[in-house]
Amino acid sequence: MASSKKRSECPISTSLEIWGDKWSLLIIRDLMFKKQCTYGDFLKSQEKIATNILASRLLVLEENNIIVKLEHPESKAKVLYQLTEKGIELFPVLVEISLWAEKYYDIPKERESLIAKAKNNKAEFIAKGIKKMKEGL
Amino acid sequence: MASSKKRSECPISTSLEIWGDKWSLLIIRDLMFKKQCTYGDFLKSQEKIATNILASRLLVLEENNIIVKLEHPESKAKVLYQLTEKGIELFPVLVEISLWAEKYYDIPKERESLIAKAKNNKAEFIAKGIKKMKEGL
DNA sequence: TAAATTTGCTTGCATTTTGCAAGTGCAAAG
DNA sequence: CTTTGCACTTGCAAAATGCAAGCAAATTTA
Repeated sequence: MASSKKRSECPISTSLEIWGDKWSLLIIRDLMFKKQCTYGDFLKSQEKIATNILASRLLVLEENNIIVKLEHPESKAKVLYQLTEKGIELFPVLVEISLWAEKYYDIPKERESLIAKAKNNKAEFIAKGIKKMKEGL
Repeated sequence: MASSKKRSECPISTSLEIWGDKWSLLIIRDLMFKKQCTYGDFLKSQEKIATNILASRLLVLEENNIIVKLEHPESKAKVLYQLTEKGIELFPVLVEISLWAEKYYDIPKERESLIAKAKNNKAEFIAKGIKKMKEGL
């Protein structure tokens, strides 16, 4: 369950060892779009992550200080997951991935305007996005 | 061996289905640093990818037009792998990953000056990097 | 207040992917 | 014409994934 020794000191390798799989960045994506999510919210996402995988990924992200668990204001039965600053700082990575995908694949119409904004002034789009997310901390 | 149906239309999900694993971006990283690599070159990388995994990842990257195989000018026994334009366009993603990692982890000294350049003027660093790589196409 | 439901997981198990070691076939060098 | 190098492939054990069911605590409903 604990992370084993690093493959190398390469920053890309280090990063991939934490969130380099098919699911982690989707969890982070959900948190960027929705700010706060319950366990059930993640399960509702289109990609249909299996519940045990979700639990294991949330644990790894939490262990690596990318997300935190907060108590839900309305109910003790619910849990809120939120990005930390370290998680928020992954925003530029997700933006670049989106822009790459937009060049080579079809993008859902609902996402187009956002991508257009990001393309139009990338630096500002990223700075504003991060700023807004950090206000919620 | 062929890719199954997409989980969703989300550009991030689409991207992760191609190269969202612990190895693919390291292959792409090697090609960005070294422009061209033989099969053996990849195996020599610090992270020690298993040879069967390497073969399977190279195939997926090739099928998705991110890399191409070229014949080696000196020998038919060797193969050269090279990034396509689509692969080169992943450079911004790798830069952002590196910059994120640099904020939260120790970076090898040899990589520091490059990261410093990227931080200093990100847009220019990326543009120049892409331009240079595209000259080799 | 007892029963039913919701929520956040855990467990068991079959399938798939990974990792390691050894092997294979073709090309080139000795 | 035999040995070495290179690009993979194969076999198998171990780990990760995916699916369905289960479960305890909290909350809602009756």
